[in-house]
Amino acid sequence: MHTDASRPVIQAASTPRRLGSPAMQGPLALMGTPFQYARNAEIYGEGDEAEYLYQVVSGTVRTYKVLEDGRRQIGGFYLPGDIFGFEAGETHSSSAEAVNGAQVLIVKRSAVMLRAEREKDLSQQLWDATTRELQHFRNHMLLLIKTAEERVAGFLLDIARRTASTNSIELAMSRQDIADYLGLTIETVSRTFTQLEQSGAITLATSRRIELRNRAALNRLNA
Amino acid sequence: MHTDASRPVIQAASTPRRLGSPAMQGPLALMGTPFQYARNAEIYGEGDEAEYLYQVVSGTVRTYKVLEDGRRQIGGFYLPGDIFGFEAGETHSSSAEAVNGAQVLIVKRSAVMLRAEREKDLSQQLWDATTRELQHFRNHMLLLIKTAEERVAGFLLDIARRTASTNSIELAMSRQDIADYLGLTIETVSRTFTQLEQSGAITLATSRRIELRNRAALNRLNA
DNA sequence: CGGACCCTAAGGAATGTTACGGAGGGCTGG
DNA sequence: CCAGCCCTCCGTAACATTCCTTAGGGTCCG
Repeated sequence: MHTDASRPVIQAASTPRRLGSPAMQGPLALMGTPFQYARNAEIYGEGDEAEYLYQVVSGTVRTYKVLEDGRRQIGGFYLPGDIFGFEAGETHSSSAEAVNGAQVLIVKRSAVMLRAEREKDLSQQLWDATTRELQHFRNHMLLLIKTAEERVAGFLLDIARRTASTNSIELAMSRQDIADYLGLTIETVSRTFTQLEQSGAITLATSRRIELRNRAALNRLNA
Repeated sequence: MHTDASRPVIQAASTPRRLGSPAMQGPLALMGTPFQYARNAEIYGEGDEAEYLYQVVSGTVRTYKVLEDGRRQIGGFYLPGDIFGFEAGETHSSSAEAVNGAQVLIVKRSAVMLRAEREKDLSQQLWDATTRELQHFRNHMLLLIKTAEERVAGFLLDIARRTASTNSIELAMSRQDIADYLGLTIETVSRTFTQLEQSGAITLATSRRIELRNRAALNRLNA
């Protein structure tokens, strides 16, 4: 049950680097300032003031909450184009980190909101992003009551869909990240990957590169 | 793992009854039409067109998703004042039912959105409601990785907080509902209740009425 | 009296825990 | 440049535990 607290400690990564030109599309494209975050660098922490909104330009970002004893639940992985950082109050209710090196567009929440009052389109896009996030959480919660095999299958299909890849997936995140996203341990994730490979559903080219061999079987598990 | 499909079938409840005066406060107060739903009556189903927004006036509402084999995950319980029915696309990604008899304010989504364009305050309230919902889901997901005891403690504290009650809780929902909300079985929920009672944390006046005897202990479990 | 709801107990299955070994990449000193 | 080392990440196996499954009986209320 416990994903225990002896998880390898992540040392402070280098400070984010401000970049030149905001070459990204999407609602925040023309407003934001691009920043570069190193692998495992914190973008914001739980309890920090929620002053900005964020959009991934390149790389992957994870948001998560932790319990006192170190158990961690990853809320989501954000890929290029995704917006994150929406909050109810004035502070962040979860933390965000770069999974690997990631470029992120940052823009003041107040500026976005102000502008959204006049630009109906921007307002609409923000609303859509927020409700999509809601939908993601609803699905994610459903995932958490499934069996280990179903969760892993669902995870792989979700990543495949979002990267619009063919049948080949490059995982940006570690087994520990996947485990904490799916509410499993790394051992169970490992076991399940090999299980899926033995049943012919996937092939593990390397530990991070996965080929979907039998989407029908995966979809069946995803139910 | 399987909360199996032999769950007692809920027979079609009586059709919702349209009521007289909209005597409710909140963002939707002046716009909505109040409807009365019988116990277990469906308010909307997964896949239905998402044409309306809803606000609970009295009673309790549950939203949920189901898997083919009958496993069900309850996303949330909505109490008087709470708004539900936010969706990303044009259809509902979950279902909603009245737990017991419930009075619900219903208002056309398009009407709300149109009006929100002009009324900054309404727009703000909708945004707050949505992001609060996001926050709820983040916490709920964290709950789903905890032990049975921790989940039940967290559930009780959440209900207690939201009903602003003293230390006495009246549960509107059945053990099956609680189990499906917490990702447990009814047996485990039962066992955990008795466990908490034996440890002196709570008292079960009746099976639906619970007294919190030791909030500190519950908070410790909630971590 | 029947049905819905709840509780308890015993056994089993899925998952977590603990332990260990190996592969790969980066760093350091030669 | 290379050897050696360390550190992180990943996989496997045996064991432990939690929670689920199955079964049965009790209570409340219409």
